[in-house]
Amino acid sequence: MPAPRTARAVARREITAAILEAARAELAANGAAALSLRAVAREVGMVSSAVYRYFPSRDDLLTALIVEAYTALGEVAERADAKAVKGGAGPGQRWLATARAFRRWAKRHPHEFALIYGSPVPGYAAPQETVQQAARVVLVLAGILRDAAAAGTLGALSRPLPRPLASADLRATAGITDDDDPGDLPERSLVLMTSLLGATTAELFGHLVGTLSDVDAWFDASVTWVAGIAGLTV
Amino acid sequence: MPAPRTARAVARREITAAILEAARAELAANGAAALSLRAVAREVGMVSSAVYRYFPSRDDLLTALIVEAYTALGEVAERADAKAVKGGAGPGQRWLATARAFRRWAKRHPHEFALIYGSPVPGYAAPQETVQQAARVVLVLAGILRDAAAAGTLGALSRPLPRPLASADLRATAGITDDDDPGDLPERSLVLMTSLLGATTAELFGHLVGTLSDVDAWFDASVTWVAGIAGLTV
DNA sequence: TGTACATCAGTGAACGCGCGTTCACTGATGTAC
DNA sequence: TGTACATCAGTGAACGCGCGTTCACTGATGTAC
Repeated sequence: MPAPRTARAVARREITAAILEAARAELAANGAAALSLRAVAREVGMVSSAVYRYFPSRDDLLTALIVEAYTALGEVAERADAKAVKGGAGPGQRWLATARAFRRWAKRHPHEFALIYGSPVPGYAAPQETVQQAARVVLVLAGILRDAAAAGTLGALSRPLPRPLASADLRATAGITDDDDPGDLPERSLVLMTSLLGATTAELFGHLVGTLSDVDAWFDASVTWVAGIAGLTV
Repeated sequence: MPAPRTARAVARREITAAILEAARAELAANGAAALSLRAVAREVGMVSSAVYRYFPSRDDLLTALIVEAYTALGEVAERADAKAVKGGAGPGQRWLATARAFRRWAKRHPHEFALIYGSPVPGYAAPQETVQQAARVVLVLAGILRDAAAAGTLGALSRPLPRPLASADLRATAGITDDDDPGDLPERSLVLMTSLLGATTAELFGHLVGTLSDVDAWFDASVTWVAGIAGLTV
């Protein structure tokens, strides 16, 4: 993003940011369903039609928020893993740290989480733009498994895969080569990802209400158990 | 439900059923967000205000659909498990059969699935009425684990729980007694449940698009791996 | 069996609301000469 | 440095839409005597 020179460009950047911030606030307060262009415009203090100078439609505004949410969560996961690595943690501890950070972010941003991992918004098709950011969390998990494999500490599966199931696309994106792959790293990454998603979704969407006396401890236990199926030792 | 005697009572039953069916169709076609009393009334062929003779508000109609969805899914899970039992399947196979049935139902009823396991509807609080039906699936899973424990085939956990985390409520509902419980059956049941939920959610909400060449096979592998962490052998 | 009254189902109009989006406009900012 | 024109941001009014819910009403069904 080149530094804006003219007054107009400066204003455009600032107002775009103000609109996004208002939208973020609206989303955090009332959820995606209640997010309307008019409400955002009201909060920014401009007339609703003026927003169209910045976002061509409500869907584009929504897309921007989705990308923001994926980006924020991706960064959180990457930072948590990097910090664990810096602290000398092994793959199992890295997975635990990443999973905890994922959950923490989700609990702090429930509406953002629901926006990206909840029910698809009807009539809304995620543009390619979001896919790249959406992949970041699972790439962190794949990286952990890759490192474990490279270090030779990755356990065998209770039952091996009959054949590779991941698309070439995923293997390439995850940077998995024949060298460090026992043949099922992408599949293991996805199991970690979906288990993490399931535990977090269940908690946030209210499916654990009344079932557990200590959700924190259960989450940790769950993540630890799940580590085992991917061959990680916590 | 006593047999209706008067013409009025007969009509009331039939029309209530017709409204629910129209609502179900509307939900299946366009999702919960698009489900409006007026649309339902239109489909049934009556004026919108007439629906108020049957459901006091839109939320009550929504609640009825939620209960229906939980009930349908609960029945599907129970039937799948019962059928596996009848076929002489052990706990591991019963879990696999139940998980597959869960996924199949979800894929056939994506909007119903999203209604109960997707983003919470803002401003809507699930009444007690739904809770009982909602518990059925996890109770099936708990039952499988209970039988495995009773048969002595339940494996030990890679890492035991530090202390029980389930509420007394859950233990009681799941019919788990000190006899057949190694001390962590409810917690294991919830891990099965959330993993299953995560895999299904990820697939249905589009988070696996482009990552797998064969989602069916991956789901089976995932479920099989997850079985191991709960101590089941598939 | 017949009559008088009470209950209920469905109608049609209306209320007030908020939404996304368009459009002609005014005035400020930027640019080319 | 100054002028003439082009670009852009924001305004305010309007369009058409669908929503949940209320209300007074008509006519049919049910019930008590």
